[in-house]
Amino acid sequence: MAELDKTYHPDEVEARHYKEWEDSGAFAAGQGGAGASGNGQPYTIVIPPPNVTGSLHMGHALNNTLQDILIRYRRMKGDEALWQPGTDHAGIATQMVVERMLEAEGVKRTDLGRDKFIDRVWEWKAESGGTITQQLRRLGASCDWSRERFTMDEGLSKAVVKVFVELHKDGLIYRDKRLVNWDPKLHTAISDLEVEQRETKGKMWYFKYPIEGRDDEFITVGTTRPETMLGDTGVAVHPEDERYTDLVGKNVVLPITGRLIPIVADEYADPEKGSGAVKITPGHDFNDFEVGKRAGLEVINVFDGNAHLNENVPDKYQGMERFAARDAILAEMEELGLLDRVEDNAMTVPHGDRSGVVIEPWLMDQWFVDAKTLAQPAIAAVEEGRTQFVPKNWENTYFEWMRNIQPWCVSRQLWWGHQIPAWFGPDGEVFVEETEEAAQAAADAHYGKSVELIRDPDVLDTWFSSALWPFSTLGWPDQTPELDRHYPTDVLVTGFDIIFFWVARMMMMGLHFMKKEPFHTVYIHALVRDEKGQKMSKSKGNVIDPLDLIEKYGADALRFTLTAFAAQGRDVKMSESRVEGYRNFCTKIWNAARFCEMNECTVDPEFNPKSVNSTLNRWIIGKVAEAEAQTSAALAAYRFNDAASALYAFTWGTFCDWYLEFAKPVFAGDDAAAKAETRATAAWVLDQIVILLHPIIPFITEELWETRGARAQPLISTPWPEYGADLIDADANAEMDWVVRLISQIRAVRAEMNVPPGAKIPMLLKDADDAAKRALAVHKDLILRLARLSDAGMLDGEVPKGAVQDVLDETTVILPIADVLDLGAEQSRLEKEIAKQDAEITRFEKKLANEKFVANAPAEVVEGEREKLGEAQAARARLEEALKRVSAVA
RNA sequence: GGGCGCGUAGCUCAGCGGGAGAGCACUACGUUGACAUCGUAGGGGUCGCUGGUUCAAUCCCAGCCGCGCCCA
Repeated sequence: MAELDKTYHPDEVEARHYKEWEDSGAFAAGQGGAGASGNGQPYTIVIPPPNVTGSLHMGHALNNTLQDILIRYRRMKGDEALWQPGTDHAGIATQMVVERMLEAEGVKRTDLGRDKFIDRVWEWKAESGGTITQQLRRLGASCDWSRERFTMDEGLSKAVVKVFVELHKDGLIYRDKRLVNWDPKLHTAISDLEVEQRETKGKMWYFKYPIEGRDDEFITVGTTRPETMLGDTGVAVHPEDERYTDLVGKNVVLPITGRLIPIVADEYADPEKGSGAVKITPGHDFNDFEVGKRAGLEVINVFDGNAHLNENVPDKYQGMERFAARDAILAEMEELGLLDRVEDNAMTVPHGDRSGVVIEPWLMDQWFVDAKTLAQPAIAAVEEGRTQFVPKNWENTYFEWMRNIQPWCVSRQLWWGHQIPAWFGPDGEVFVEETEEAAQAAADAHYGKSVELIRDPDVLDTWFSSALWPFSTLGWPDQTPELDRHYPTDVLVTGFDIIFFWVARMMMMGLHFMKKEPFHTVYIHALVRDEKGQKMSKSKGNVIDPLDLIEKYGADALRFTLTAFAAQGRDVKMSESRVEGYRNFCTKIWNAARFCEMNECTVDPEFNPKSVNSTLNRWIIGKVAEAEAQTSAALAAYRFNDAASALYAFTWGTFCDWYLEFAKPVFAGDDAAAKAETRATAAWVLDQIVILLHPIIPFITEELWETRGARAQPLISTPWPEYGADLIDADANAEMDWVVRLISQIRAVRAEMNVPPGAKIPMLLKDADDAAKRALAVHKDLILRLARLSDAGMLDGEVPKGAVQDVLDETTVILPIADVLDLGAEQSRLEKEIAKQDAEITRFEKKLANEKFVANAPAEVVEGEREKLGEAQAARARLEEALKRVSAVA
């Protein structure tokens, strides 16, 4: 046993213990932990897989700390705890990273070709893809790394292909020509969820479109996107808008192009807005597309993949970039005298969440998942409570989105990802099969001869594969023992921003393929913001790096801070001063352990908490049981902050501040039996503190566990204690509570009356009842020391003149310090206390005088008020007597 | 526009029908050998505003004011 340093140094300790845990197999489900016997119930959490390109940010730190607390707790409880880790392949992000690397070498992706490019991505992954999993280790995450998965793994890829083919055969995946969100920078379609609507101050331009056959007559249309006018195929007005009734059915001559396009009636046109007439560009606007469909308008595509104008526009505009085209068209319209006016206009503009460029709605063939059908059982699962959100109000968000769900565009025009298992015949017929051979066979059968097939070059949305995560990571489509044992999983821990991306899609896929919800609970935690409540972002420069905090204060301090902040339904405002505060908490525990070490409080494996004799020791043992009950109740309810504060209050406020102080006079005394029992008890309690805190702060607790005694197993694998309610001793609680209150009161009075801290003064109790007499007798040493008294006893006879007096329950506490007492000050102090009691008495009396209160309130509440009134009156009477005695002298 | 949430001590936040709490900060005192990354004591709050329900409202309901987020 090495002697403990004066302060705790996290850096070396953390690295050492993490390595020991991981190397020993302590994280492995069914092998490590108290559940190693194999008798435990399975308890399973799948990690929300971070991007393989990612690095640990505060959100990850919170998310994974909470998961780790649950897993470590359940592991100690004896469950077969599996925390399934891994990363996702982050299609767009990863492709961008590798393209940037190539760019530095002066190479383009297309120069390399698809296969070589993908090789380079794998090379990159091998070198740099482990960043975040290493960082999770720094945090202390006890994931079963032996089971780490990656969405592009062979097994998971097999699952993806199978899911795609099956959904296609069921008609739940289909190819369709629809408007999609096109990212003109990344050259791929993206899903609705990957589009960010950004508030922008834009303009509304009003164009005058000449009416066919009517000289000098125009209809004025508003537009925020003049560059799309070359693709206009209609003008819409509201059917009940009388201003335009006679124009419906007529044509306008579209300026610049000279195309004739109809004026149609459609409720989409808002008579209140602008001129009430809108231009319709079905090829480049989601709403216009619907209008065009209703009115049978032509769809003209005027952009290419770069959002430059294409061959469908007049020559001089061809090849022009969209915003340059906007300026050019505005200039020409003005020249033509057809620009009516311009207004400022607040609007939301869709941007790609990865590229940051304006998204272009673009008509094209893509693969879609029939999300609406898949959503139905997923909605029912939550409605019927088979999966529950914590906090519950997030269910509304889930329902809202699921009930209005749109077809999910899953194809991406990228190279990095799961290539879609679809092959096209010469006439465009598509064959969707798990292998090329199967597709070829199907095609040959279809055509009656062997034809050449071309595979769809597109890949699937990354979220398509992560939707399968709760079962694909366990081996599906193979029927593995793990799948059998760990699916459905228990809880998904995630942030609300990911409800749509993850939770919803995992619910849909899990229910469809496994016929069971992937988890019974979805715990939604808060977002981590900076101390001003701003969302952390690189552009704002307010990002706090969790690894910096770990370096500076230790992983435990960061974890405890995040846990203490993780109240349900509120965001986490991260502040370094709080981390510092909880680092101090770690130091406090450390020093408590040093104190125990110095006083030979050695761990006794035979110690039985039920067999202790002294009130002091029975009291603290009961307090341990109370702390455990609070902690377990809090964790069962996912009230992480309650668990943290219960343990903080017990460790610092009860064990360190009181019990160890009480132990000092025992250790200094000469009662050998009491000394031995208190030593053993202190060691036992410290052990319990270390055990109970381990899920939240694993490193320092493991270190204290191992350095303080020879152990059967490391703390991570030590069973969580079950104390039994009989350890809580009401009599011991009452007695020690009295001692604590007596000492606190004496300290307060001393401070108020300016008794020098170093001065030892005598104390006498007047009118003490039997319990008080006994408590004073038993705990005299403790009281003398902590209240800094020279002596303590019972008063027979008269109260000495010039004494400070105070009231504790039935008893009057007397401090005879005539020589230093300022009688005037004592008088006014007592008067203040009497006034305080008077206020209380008035309140209780008023309440009890209210007949309706007495009649309607529960009996125990009324009785409680009566008792409180009695106590206040008794205290007041004693204070009054005390005041009289002082006044008689003064 | 629809939805969710928040306004409690200087700051960050718990509590959420029956005597206003914690941490930090602040003030005073303190080298009582675990700890100054500490100890003891203390000051500080019409619990956003206005109504309502109730014997009783910081807590429930309605409206208003301010702030945040999500979705259109």
